[in-house]
Amino acid sequence: MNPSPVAVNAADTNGTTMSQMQSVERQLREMILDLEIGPGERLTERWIESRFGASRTPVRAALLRLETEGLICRDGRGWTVSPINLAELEQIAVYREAVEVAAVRLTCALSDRSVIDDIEAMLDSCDDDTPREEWHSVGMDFHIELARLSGNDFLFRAVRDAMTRLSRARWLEVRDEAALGRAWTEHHSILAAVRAGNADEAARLLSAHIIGSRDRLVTSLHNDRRGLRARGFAVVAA
Amino acid sequence: MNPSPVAVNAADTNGTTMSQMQSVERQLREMILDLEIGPGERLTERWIESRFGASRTPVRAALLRLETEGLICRDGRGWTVSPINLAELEQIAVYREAVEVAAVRLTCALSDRSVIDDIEAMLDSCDDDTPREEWHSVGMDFHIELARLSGNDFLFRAVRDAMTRLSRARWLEVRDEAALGRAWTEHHSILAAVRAGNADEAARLLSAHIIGSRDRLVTSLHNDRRGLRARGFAVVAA
DNA sequence: GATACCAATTTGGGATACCAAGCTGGTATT
DNA sequence: AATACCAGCTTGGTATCCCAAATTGGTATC
Repeated sequence: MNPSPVAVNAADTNGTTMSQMQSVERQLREMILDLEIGPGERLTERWIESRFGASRTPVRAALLRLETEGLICRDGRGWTVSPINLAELEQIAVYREAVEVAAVRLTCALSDRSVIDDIEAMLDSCDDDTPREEWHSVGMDFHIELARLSGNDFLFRAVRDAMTRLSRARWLEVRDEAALGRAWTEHHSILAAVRAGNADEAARLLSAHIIGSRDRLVTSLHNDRRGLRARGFAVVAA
Repeated sequence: MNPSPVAVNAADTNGTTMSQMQSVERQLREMILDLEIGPGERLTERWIESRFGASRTPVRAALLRLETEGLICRDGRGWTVSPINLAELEQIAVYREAVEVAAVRLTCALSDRSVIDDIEAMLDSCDDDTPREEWHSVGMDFHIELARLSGNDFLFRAVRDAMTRLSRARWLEVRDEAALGRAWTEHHSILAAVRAGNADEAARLLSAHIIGSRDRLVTSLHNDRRGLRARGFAVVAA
């Protein structure tokens, strides 16, 4: 499969070298998150092998990693891209609420609030000309970066992993332009409260934002689950 | 290494069969949690291979899993049993507080409280004759089972994983008999509040318990870190 | 005695060969 | 026509082999 005796180091878009293991993991994750491989589709190790030109060792490492991220799951003897699970989405929102609120309270207690400017700039980089995919990704990063400011690695990773699990479902919802704008406004409100050091207000707004987003997301996916299934996406009811 | 053409299924203490992958993972995790391999010790894949009579494929799968659990970490090109990290212990406590309080609030809202009896029975199975290791393990399981009752899988797994990360440090503290009894009392108080459906009280008690435990643990390990290092355990300062 | 350098060994990353279990398609029997 | 059954193929699990890089230990040089 790799006739050259010289090890081939895969390269990402920035040109930095990485091991095959990391390369396969990253590429496969991207395909799953971008819905190039639909929820519910079967995966075989051999297919991934030939698709990415790697042997089974890095492929299996990538599969094990992605399994712990919840993006794929064992299906008897094989592998399946995790279905969109409405019950899971509801539970994740509760989990997010717990960890994000804890994180934002820590962040409000910080003395140095200049770092908040970076997040605000990120939000403001979106305007009417910005493609929706960008709005989507910035909306995710807002939550992740806000959690990072807490300084607590466990809260940060919890938020990041939760957003990873949510991102496919949110991607399906990108059609709703009004929801994107609404989230943008709420993000700004939350940030204002954080900047003011008002932890209770920030917590209240963030909590309402997360639960509100969940309700809209679950309703939207519930109503559209026929259409999603027609596109070949496995959707598990709540 | 395995001369028989018949696949050898490893068996746990209950006699249930499992793959080599699961077997190696379980046995290695147990050795690490029981401090049979000390924090900071180097691990080589070849050593694990010969130690458990498995080949490298299941060994590498186990290592990847244990890495995501935080029990081992990459050390340049090799593997190391994660050191006891005081800063990490402090952060985990904050994380635990967030998720456990959220979980116990959900549990308080449950209509069926009979399941609480099972947890109470677990606590009461410890008496003066019970070995300290058992107290230690019951104390961990209390938090895990309480989180399970919430019905939220993400909160549950978060608590379980946090307790796994904490368990080696808590094990070092088992010497302190007073702390074990104190925890037992506090666990009972929390359970009483849950049984009464008093979410605010349960949350308050649980929060105080977690933070109090953290402070005692960190103080204890900080004072004893010389002794721990003398025993060959890597301890990273806060 | 300290240091720079080189060879041998070790080690993790990757590739491949093999196996058993399970699935698939077809066939034979009723 | 329906069903039981079997051969062959697919696939994940495991073992083993190879390689490049890094570590190590010793040696020669200053």
